[in-house]
Amino acid sequence: MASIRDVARQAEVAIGTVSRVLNGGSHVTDLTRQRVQKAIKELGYKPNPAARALRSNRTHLIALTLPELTNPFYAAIVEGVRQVFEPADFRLVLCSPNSSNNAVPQYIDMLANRYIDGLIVVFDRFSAADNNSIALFRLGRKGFPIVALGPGVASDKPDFDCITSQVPEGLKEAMQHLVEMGHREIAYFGPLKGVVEARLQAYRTALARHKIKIADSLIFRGETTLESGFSRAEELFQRQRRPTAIVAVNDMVAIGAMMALQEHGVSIPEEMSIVGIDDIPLASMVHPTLTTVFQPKEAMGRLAAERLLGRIEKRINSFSAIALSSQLIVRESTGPAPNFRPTTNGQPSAASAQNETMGKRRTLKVEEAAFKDQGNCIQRQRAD
Amino acid sequence: MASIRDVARQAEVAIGTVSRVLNGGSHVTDLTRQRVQKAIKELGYKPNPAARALRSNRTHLIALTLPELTNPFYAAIVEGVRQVFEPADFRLVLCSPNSSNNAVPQYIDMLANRYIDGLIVVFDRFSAADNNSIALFRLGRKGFPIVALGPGVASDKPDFDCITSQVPEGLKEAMQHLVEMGHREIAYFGPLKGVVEARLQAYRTALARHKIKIADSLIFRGETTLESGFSRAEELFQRQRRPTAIVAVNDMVAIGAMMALQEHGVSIPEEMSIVGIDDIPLASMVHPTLTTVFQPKEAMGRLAAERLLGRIEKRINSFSAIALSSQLIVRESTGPAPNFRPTTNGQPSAASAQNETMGKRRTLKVEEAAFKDQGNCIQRQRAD
DNA sequence: GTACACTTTGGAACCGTTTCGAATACGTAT
DNA sequence: ATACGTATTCGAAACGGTTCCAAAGTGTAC
Repeated sequence: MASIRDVARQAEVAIGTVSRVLNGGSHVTDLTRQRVQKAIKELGYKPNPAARALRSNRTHLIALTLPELTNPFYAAIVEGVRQVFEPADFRLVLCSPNSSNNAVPQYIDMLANRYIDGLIVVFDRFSAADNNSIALFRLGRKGFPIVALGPGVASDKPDFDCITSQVPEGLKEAMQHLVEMGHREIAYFGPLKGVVEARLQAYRTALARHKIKIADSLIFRGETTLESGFSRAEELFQRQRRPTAIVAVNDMVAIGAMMALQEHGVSIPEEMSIVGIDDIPLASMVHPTLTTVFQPKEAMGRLAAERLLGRIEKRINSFSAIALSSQLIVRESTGPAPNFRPTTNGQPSAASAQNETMGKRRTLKVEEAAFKDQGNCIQRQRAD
Repeated sequence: MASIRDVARQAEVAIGTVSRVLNGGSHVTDLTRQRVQKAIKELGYKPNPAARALRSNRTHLIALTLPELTNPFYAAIVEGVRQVFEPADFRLVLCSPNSSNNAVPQYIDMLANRYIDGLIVVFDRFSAADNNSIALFRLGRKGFPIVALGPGVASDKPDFDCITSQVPEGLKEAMQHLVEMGHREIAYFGPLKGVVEARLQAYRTALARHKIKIADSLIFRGETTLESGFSRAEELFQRQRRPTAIVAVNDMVAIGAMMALQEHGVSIPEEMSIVGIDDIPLASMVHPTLTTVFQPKEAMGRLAAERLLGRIEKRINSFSAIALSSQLIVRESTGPAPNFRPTTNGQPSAASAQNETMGKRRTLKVEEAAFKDQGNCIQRQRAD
C-alpha cells in the first residue's frame, strides 16, 4: 500500500508538500499540485485514516445510537443526519441496542476513547435519568461533542444540545380533534415511563381540560412496537365495554392496533378512531390512512447533525434545547364517535347508528410539505 | 489524556512493559503486572485506538451493510453478528443505504481505505452482478476479509465466503403444502430480479412439477416491504378473479398483504392462504399466525461473523459457499382452498362452502427451536 | 547589484502505540 | 567464584500522517 512518502518520491517533492496538496492546498503552485496529484493517481494512494486520526485527533467517524432498528421513524432521522455528515466527509456509524444491553454504554465508551469524534444519542423510551445518561452528562461537561435527540428529551440544564419536537402540542390538537367529534372514552397505548412520558402527560392534561374523567383502565401500558399495539388492541376484546378512540404512542403501535381491530371486524373510524404519532411513510399508505401527529424527522436529524458538526469544528460552543414544531395531520382513521350528533343538531342520538353510510368524516387536507423543511422554534439557550 | 508513557512513568517501568501487560501479558511478573495495572487505573488510561490501528494495522472495527433498516430479518442477523464480535472486542458499524445510493460503495471504500478490518455485505434485492459486486469481488481477490450474506446469494467461484439459507427448498415444501390443500391459483408477491430471484424460480419450478400452469397475471412484481405487500394485495380487488393463495417474498410483504385483505373483510385462511418467508418475530404474533419458511437468521449472522473473524485473524484462508437449512413452519394463515375436498372423499364439492365452521386445517406443529442453532450444510468449498 | 518582503518547498519533530533485538537479572551447575 | 541458560525488562525504531520552522526561490524597489 502506497504511503505519503512513496507519493513524495514519485512526484519528487517533500512529504509536507503532498500533505498540503491533500488538505486545503494553499501555498502550493499549480505545477507541483498537478505533479503530486498525478503521482497520487498513479500509485492509487489513499491516506491512512489511522495515521491521520493519530496526528490530528479526528477520526471523521460519528456514531448515532438508535433505540431500535425497525421503526421507520429512526430511518428518517438517520437520513437527515446523513445529509449533513456525508458532504462533510464524515462517516456514520449506526448503533443499535444489543439483545442484552442498551446501545448507549458501548458508544459512550467509543466517544470517551476517541474512536469517534461525536455522538448523537437518540433517547429511547427508558428514563433519561439512568446510568447511561449520567455518563453522558459527564462527557458532555468534559466538552465531548454530543447531541441528544428524540421525542420529548427534557433536561433543564443540559451539557449538550437537545433536539426534540413539540409532540405534546400536536397531541393536544389531536385530543381536541377527538373530543370535538364526540369521543369521551379515549384509550392511550404506550409506555408509562421514559422520554415518551410527556405524551401520556399531554393526553391526561387534555382530558382534564375537557373535563373528562381520566380512567386508569383506559391507559394500556405497552412498548413502542407494532407487536405491542397489536396485543394491546387484542386486550380490548376481553372487555365488556370498549373505548371509542385510541391514541397511540407512535404510528407503529397505532398500525398494530388497526391490524388487530380489523381482524376482529371492527371498522375504522366508524366504530373506533385511531391516532398515531410520528407520521411515518406507512401512515399514509395503510387503509384507512392514519391520523397522526407529524414530527419533522429529517429536519430533526439534520439539525442534530449540524449542531454536532458545529461543536466538532468548534464553531458552536453554546448548548441549546431546540423543539421543532409538530402538528396534527388528520386523515381517515378518525371520525365521529358512534352515537355522536353535533350539538347544533337537536335530534336524539340513534341507538347504534354507526354504519358504512354514516356521514363521511371531515377530512382536513394538511399541506404536509410545509412542515418538511421548517421547524425552528428555539426554546431555551444558554451560554457555554 | 494519559498516554502509555504516563503509565510507564507512574509504574516505573518501560513503555514496552506496559504494552505487554495490555496485550496478552506473557513475559511479565505478577508484581510488575500489578504495578502497571494500578497505574492504569489511577490515571484512567485508555489506549488510543488510532495509534493502535496505525501500528498494528487493525482498527477493530467491522462493518455490516444492510439493504434496509426496518425489516426485522436484518435485526436478527445483526444480533447474530454481534454475538461473535462483541466478545472478540470488535466494534460493529451498521451501514444502511442512503436515500440516493446503495449502502455498499461507501463501505467498500472504508474497507479498501483501512477504516475497517472486515465487511459483511448483506446483499439486497438488486442484482449481485452490479458495479458494487464487481468492486467487492476485486477486493475479495486482493485478500480483504469479506463475507457475503443473504437470501440466495449465488456465485460460482466466490472470492469470499457466501452464507445463505436453503430458502428455495423451504419454499418447495410450502408450495407442496398449498397444492396438497387444493390450491391451484397461487400468486407470488415480490421482486422479479436480484438475489431473491431464486425464490420466484422455486415458485415456478414447484408449479411446473405439479403440472400447474404458470400465469404471469399471478406474479405481482413488488418490493420487500410491508407497504408493497399491502398495495399488491389491494390490486387483487380490481380483478374479477382472485387466486386462493399468496406466496410472499418475505414476511413483511405477507403481513402487509394480510392487512389489506382483512381490511376488505377477506378471511384468512378460509378465503385466502398466505405464506411468508423469514419467520420474523411478528409472524407468530399476528392473527392468524403466519405460515412461513424459517430462516436461521441469528445462526447466519453468527456464521458470517465467525468466518470473517477467522479471515481477519488469518485462521481461515479458504472460501466457502455455505447454505444453512431452511424449513417450512405451518401456522394458521394457510388452509384448504375454497371448494377443496380431499380426493379420497367422493362427495361433489359444494358451491361456496367456505365458512368459519369448515373443517379446521391441519396444523403441523414444528419444533422451531430445533432450527435455531443448527444449519450446517456446506455446499461447495474451494481452497484458497 | 543588493536589500527586503513574500511565496513556496524541504525536512524534522511529533502523535501513541507495538515489536523486536539487546541488556539485565536471576537461578543453577560446575 | 564463574559460566551459562532462561525469564524479564528496557529502549529504540517503526507505523503514516500533520504541522511548523527554516531554507530556498521569486519579484520589487532602491
